[in-house]
Amino acid sequence: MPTIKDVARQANVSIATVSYVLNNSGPVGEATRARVLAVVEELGYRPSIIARSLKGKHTHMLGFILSPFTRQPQDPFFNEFLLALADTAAGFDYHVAVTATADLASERATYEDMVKDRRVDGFIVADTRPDDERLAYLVAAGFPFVAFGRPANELDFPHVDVDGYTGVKQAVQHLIDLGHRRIGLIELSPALVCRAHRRQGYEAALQENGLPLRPELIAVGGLTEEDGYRAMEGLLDLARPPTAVMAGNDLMAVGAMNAIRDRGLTVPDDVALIGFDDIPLASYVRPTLSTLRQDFYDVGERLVRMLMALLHDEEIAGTHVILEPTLIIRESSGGALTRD
Amino acid sequence: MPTIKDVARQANVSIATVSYVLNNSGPVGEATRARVLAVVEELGYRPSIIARSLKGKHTHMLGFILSPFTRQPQDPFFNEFLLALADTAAGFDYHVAVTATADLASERATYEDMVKDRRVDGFIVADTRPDDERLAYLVAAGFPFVAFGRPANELDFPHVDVDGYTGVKQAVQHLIDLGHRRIGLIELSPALVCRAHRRQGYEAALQENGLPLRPELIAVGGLTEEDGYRAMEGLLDLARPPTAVMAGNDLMAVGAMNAIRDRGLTVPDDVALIGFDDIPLASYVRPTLSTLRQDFYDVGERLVRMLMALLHDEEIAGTHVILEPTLIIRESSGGALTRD
DNA sequence: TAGGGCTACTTAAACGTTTAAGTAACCTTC
DNA sequence: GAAGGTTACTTAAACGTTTAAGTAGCCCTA
Repeated sequence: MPTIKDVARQANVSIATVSYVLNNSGPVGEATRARVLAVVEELGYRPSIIARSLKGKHTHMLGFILSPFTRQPQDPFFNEFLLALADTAAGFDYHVAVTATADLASERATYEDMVKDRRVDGFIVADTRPDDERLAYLVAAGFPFVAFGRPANELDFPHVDVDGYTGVKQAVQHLIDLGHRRIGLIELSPALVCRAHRRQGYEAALQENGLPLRPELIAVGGLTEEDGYRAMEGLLDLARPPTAVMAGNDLMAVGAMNAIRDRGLTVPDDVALIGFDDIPLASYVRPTLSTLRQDFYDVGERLVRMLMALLHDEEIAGTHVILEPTLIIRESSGGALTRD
Repeated sequence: MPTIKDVARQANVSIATVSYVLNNSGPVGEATRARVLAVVEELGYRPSIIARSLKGKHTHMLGFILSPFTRQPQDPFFNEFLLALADTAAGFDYHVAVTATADLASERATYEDMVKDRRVDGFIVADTRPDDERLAYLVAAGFPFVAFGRPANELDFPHVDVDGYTGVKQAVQHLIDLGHRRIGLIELSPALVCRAHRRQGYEAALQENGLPLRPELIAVGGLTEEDGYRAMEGLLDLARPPTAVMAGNDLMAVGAMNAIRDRGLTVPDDVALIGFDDIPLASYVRPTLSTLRQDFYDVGERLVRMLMALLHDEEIAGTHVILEPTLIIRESSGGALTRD
């Protein structure tokens, strides 16, 4: 591998001149510039990013740490999102370093390691949580990062989030418009900030339509298909089960769908169902799943652009971006009429 | 951020001594060692991996490049595999740099960039292909890498693969044992080396049971649910459609399942179905999908260990590892009896 | 024609490590 | 009691860049 010295020698200039040519950072005569460029081409010279990093204090790496939540292998969120990160970062000549953490306890330490080792220039953090140690640490350390999800407390940082409140409200309104009066909710894990917004959307829709809030119709869920299955079983065990259910995400909606079917009931005739995310599975499953689409790719792309602006001290056009999900009506919500 | 100089000054030794203490690479007295360690602790000093890389010529980074195949966002392979890479690498104090390539044409260039920029110490390459340009380049460049998938030609490199031949043969045998005589095959994309092995397994099972190979029962598939849907429609259009179908992967099997259902037929009564991969979806779908389980996590872990050995010039225990998939019998293959 | 202000360079220090080579002190050993 | 060996260090070069500071030549201006 040729170094800048090889280029300098062959072009009969100093290494400084080569550097100036390559970075357009100093006055260089036309003839010299051409000669240097020719030698660079001839030798196939590439500056070492490592040496460059040592001087420049940046690594051209972005960090993404898989949390025990994000690491749910069956959660396809991660697929599209990571793809967006890698794609967008590549456009800025950045790369994404992915790390995994085994458990919640070691998570904060992993961030600290990456920061102290200066392995990355900034982080993308997914799934903000109430009392989020990672976020608290990064803010305290003054380390650049952007997040998918809003802060839960007084912390402030650039983020992109999807509006779960409006989304769920709209979906529940749709169910009400179809005639449903007993509408259940399978909640997301309480460890996620977005759970609260979705819950509020559910409550708002009921209230605006003068429907009572029945606590027994709200099931603690989680994240996975199994969580949804279990939660739905609980709802079906009620003396008067709901005729429609809003699930915290698609995976749980599919779990709920299986629970309903395994009881000999059908979707949407006995219970209508709406999910959240629009993962590919939503359209593979039969009946196809009505859901709220979150564009994970879009979120990832925006986050990287935001982080790039942050790192290069550029003006950021909006550091608190809220995207609207879109309601996708498929078969599982049905066209049922007045009930209750 | 304190540097080695700060530690040296505070401990009243030279920077070399500090380095020797930290790397256990030189003779240091007990008292001095203790004093240095104390200062390191006190200052919270961490060696800069960048400076270390500049000297040592390695980055402690492993590269994983998403190809246009791997980047199919609906392909959940990538989830678990990447998780395994990140997890295992972390255990060796390595990180995984993920990059995306937009199209096949720029793919080789992306590898070349990473190599020439010395961004990573080695690669993990997924989904080997016939006439694989990436592999040809890496072999020619003498750059360390391991692959998920076997070579298609005379190239030789360390790899882990799942035995598609034995797997498919076993699955087709299972269908034959259930009484099926007209068994279809929906093939994987021809751009994948593993397609050929699976095809051979299919043919071997038929031959061993004295069944004729009917070319019309072999459908060109692809990778996605849509590919499977279309291929199955073609098979159902035949004058005498198959009573059972082996699909190249689970995603296509689900597509086939939907095509069957959309014709008013049922799985497994009209057509029995077996997939390949055992993605989470396989057990969410109804009827649940019989399939061949590939343990992507295991593959990823083995690959990283192999690559670590390669990078550290250690003895590698087997560079050509073939793992057996396990046949998972669920509902979609049914218990049908003699047919045809 | 001396001085100032360009332009087009070069020199050398710096970034934070590792490590080969050097050195001083002490301990053996014959 | 001098040669040789060990131990515990230090010095300084090197890795491949960037960049502040220096310099030499030239043109312009008064």
